[in-house]
Amino acid sequence: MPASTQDPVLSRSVEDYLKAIFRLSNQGGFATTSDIAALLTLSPPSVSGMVKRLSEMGLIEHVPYRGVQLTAQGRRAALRMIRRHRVLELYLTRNLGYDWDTVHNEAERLEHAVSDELIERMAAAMGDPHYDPHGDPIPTATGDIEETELIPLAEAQIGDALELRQVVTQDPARLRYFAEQGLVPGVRVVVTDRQPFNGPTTVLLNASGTARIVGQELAQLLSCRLAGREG
Amino acid sequence: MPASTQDPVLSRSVEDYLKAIFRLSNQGGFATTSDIAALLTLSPPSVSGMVKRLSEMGLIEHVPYRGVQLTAQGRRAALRMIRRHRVLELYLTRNLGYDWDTVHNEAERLEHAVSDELIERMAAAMGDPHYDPHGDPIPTATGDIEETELIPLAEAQIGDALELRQVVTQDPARLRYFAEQGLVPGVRVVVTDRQPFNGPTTVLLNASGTARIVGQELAQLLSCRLAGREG
DNA sequence: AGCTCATATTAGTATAGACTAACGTTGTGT
DNA sequence: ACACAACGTTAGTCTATACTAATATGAGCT
Repeated sequence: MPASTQDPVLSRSVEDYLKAIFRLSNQGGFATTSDIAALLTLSPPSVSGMVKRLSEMGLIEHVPYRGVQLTAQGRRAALRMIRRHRVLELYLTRNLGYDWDTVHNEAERLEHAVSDELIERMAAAMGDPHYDPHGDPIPTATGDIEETELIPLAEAQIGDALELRQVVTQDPARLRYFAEQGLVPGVRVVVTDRQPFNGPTTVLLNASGTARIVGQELAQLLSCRLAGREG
Repeated sequence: MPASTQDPVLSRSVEDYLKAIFRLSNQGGFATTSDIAALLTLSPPSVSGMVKRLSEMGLIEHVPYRGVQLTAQGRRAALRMIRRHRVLELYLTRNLGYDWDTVHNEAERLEHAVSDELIERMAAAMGDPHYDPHGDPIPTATGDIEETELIPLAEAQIGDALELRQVVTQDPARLRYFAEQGLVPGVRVVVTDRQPFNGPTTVLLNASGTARIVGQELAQLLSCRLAGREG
């Protein structure tokens, strides 16, 4: 890759905006000003200002009063940050004794400071892993990311055989609770019961054969791959 | 330690200024505006401006037209940065395959982003080491730093038995050369010759018994502990 | 269709930290 | 003792990024 193709160095703020926009417009839609503001805890006018700059830099497309979407260049930059974040989370967890509920903040700061070289060294030292501690896929160095069809446990049906893939929260208390319950990425379960009116879901852990009752709120946070459906 | 005693969070720039001032006023003197400017590659007026802010923050004492010195608080902050830098250099060298000539820049960026917790985890993982890859002493978490009487190889006398302790440069080319020559911290040598008029110094490596001829410029960069003097 | 409210944008301001140009200070050499 | 070079500081400006207050837009309800 010639040096002239190199993306410019971006500021911390810009990197954070791009990550936020990626998350918010993931399903192909627009990220709105107020959603970005809420995610980054900034005022909407601050976001409007930055949106203007990002769009002048060619990192996003802005449709006034509608929202923004990443350009190819913006998406590349966002995926680079996500790779950094997830590689860091995994490295800190595996090699420096961090728990999956405390590692997020550390990675959040480091992702802006590490060099690409360090990230690649860390990834190589771990055998180029594909998932972070929360089960989120790690984008490749070339900017590709795995997209899997996942369903929240809360929407699975009784009889479904599932592999738990992602835990979609950064809240330390919830993460600790999931860990205690053995509800971590990679675990296989079968849905044995669901109470009506957004009631709890009961699953059987394949490994131990023990049952877990998961309330509606938490069951929304557990993204699963459907491995088999009864009937 | 009560939370009220906690030092405030400092900006990247402030941290860099404090490190620079520490280095320049190490022997108890003043750091001058232009020395700071040269070290950080900034203009002297920028330094004057920051000096004002740092002194209002209580981090330095400023004597106009003389220079600045760190206060106890400023010194604490500077030593914290130096600890971070050196722990990072050693960790990256030992655990992620960095060479001692490339590790400086990476540590320079990371030192502003890592948490105290991460530094202590890294230090613990390495068995709380006392020296970085260049032989520089690592300050303790409580802000103490070892001060040893060292002499440059260029000032040693013929017959002196020396332990090479520090390599005082960050220049990758020089560092690589020293490594090739086996002139790294911990090595023991005896001075066997010195040519006049700032000529080269010849040393015998104790381990291998081989000789090395070191020019005046490089001999200035090798700080040694005097282990024995002949006669 | 029109009104209203949520949301977005513009206008104007603040702060940190950098710069250049202009002005002070100091110490050294004659 | 004084002049001047070298160094330090002040004055004024710029950029990135945030803010609040004021204004514009558009979508849904009647």
